[in-house]
Amino acid sequence: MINSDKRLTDSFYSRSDVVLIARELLGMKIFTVIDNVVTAGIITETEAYAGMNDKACHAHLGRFTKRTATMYEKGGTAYVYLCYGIHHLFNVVTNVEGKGDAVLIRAIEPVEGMEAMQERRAVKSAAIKLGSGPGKLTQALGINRGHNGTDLTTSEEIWIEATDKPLSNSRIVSAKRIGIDYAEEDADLPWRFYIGQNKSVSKY
DNA sequence: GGAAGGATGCACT
DNA sequence: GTGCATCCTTCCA
Repeated sequence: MINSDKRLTDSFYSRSDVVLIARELLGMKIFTVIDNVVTAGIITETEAYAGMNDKACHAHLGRFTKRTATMYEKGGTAYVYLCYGIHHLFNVVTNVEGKGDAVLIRAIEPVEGMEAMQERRAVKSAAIKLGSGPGKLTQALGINRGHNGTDLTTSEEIWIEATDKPLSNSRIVSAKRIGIDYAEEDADLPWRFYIGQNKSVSKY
């Protein structure tokens, strides 16, 4: 296992406050090892989805389908799903089994394996921002639907490490979530968090 | 077997 | 800043 002493464990993911976890994930490093290539990025933007009490959440009102089943796993499980038939979105399940809470990773700042990321992105225009968007970061990191259900506390392919340099609260900005207008009043909850003045956040 | 939807990204003006 | 293509998965009949 790589750098296991810094890897986040059950005691981090299993807490009940998904909003707090979303906030704390900012500044931490997400690692992937895909095809023996190590890539890593600092998490710069997250959103909290609070299970069944949250209209924006796939699991709200206890909706349980094949697609959302992973959200009900225990904290620390990866929930990867396909949006618009094209984009993979990467979530971290939080809380205990059966709750349906999750944190969406919306953006990262690449720190390792830049070449590999660039290759994977292979976008025609000058896409310097490799991870500034939920669909982009999964592609850059090589995450795909096959990683759905991965246990981030034990996997050798994907995991998250605590950061050396904790962020000061003043750099953390909270805002409304994105792209969930259908969620009515819950769309206004300030459950999106990002690192202020960081260029690797999504376009907003 | 068919229809609908979907937590976006990109190209273009 | 704005408009729209997009296409696979999921759900239901």
